[in-house]
Order: sequence, then C-alpha cells, then structure tokens
Amino acid sequence: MNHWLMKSEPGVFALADLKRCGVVGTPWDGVRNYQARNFMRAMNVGDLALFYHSNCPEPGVVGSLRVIRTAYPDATALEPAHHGYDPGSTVASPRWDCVDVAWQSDFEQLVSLDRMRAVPELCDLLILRRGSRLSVTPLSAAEFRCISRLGGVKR
DNA sequence: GCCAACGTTGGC
DNA sequence: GCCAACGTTGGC
Repeated sequence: MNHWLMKSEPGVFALADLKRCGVVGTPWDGVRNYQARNFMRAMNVGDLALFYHSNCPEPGVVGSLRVIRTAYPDATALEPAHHGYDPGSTVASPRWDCVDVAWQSDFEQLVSLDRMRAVPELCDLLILRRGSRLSVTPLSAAEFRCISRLGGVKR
C-alpha cells in the first residue's frame, strides 16, 4: 500500500465535504498538473492519503482519506462550461485523470505547517520543500504514521 | 493583497 | 530547443 498527501482549498472542497459524500466518495478531479496526475495513476484501491487544507487561515493536515477507485479520465476536462476545461483533452484521448476517494478520518487536532517543520522525521516531506506546489505527493508509511500521531490518531 | 516559486506557452 | 512572458499556487 502506498501513502499520499492531497491538497485542497477548504473554501472549495474541505474534508467535511468529503465526509458528507459518505462511503460512495467522490472523484478527486480538477488536477491539471502532469506530475500530480502521474502520482494519481500510481494509486491503488485501499491507499491512504492525508487531507491537507491549503490557501486558508490555518494551512495543515486535518484528516485522512482512502482511494476507492483507481485512475480514470477526468470528465471535467471535457466540459467546456467547466472551470477545469482543457480543449487539449478529448474523449478519444483524455489528458487528465482522477481517482475516487472517500473520507477516512478526522484528526483530533490540525497538524499545521509549523508543527510539521518542527519535526525532524518530516524533514524530507515534499510539501515542506520551498516552493512546492504539487497538489498530490507521495509519502512514506513512517511519515504518514508520524503525522497521524501528531493529529491525535491513536494508531 | 503581496510576491516568490514554479509550470506552461509560444515566438524565434 | 531556448527562454521570456504569462498564469497559478499558496504561505504570509
């Protein structure tokens, strides 16, 4: 099983919104970055990811989610009316993918950027790299456990 | 709202 | 294939 960190602006789509989707989950669509797309293509059903709130008053990890369907074409790239429309993507040759995800857990407390930066075990975390803007990044099992523990997850 | 960092685009 | 211009991200 692989571990991931996935970013979302809470004003657009928060962890609470994902929770409301229940067990059927929702597509994690709108990703328009090749590297992030390739990471999604590497995901398996059952993979766990940390849910990171970005571009908000308190950026940080707020909980976790689970991959429930592997990568398939992102329909929002094909709809001209949609914000994520990409004329370069077609039904015959789709450029962008999404995976389906479902809520897994709420942390007891948010794990802020500052908190993560202060933990030596997390020094290699991609999200902490200067200028890192990837919305989907891989994570080691140890890093996943470490952040979960900081968030108050028992084990 | 500022701005540094980064990815993409397109002229040459 | 180079690289300047531009758009976006995201912490602050």
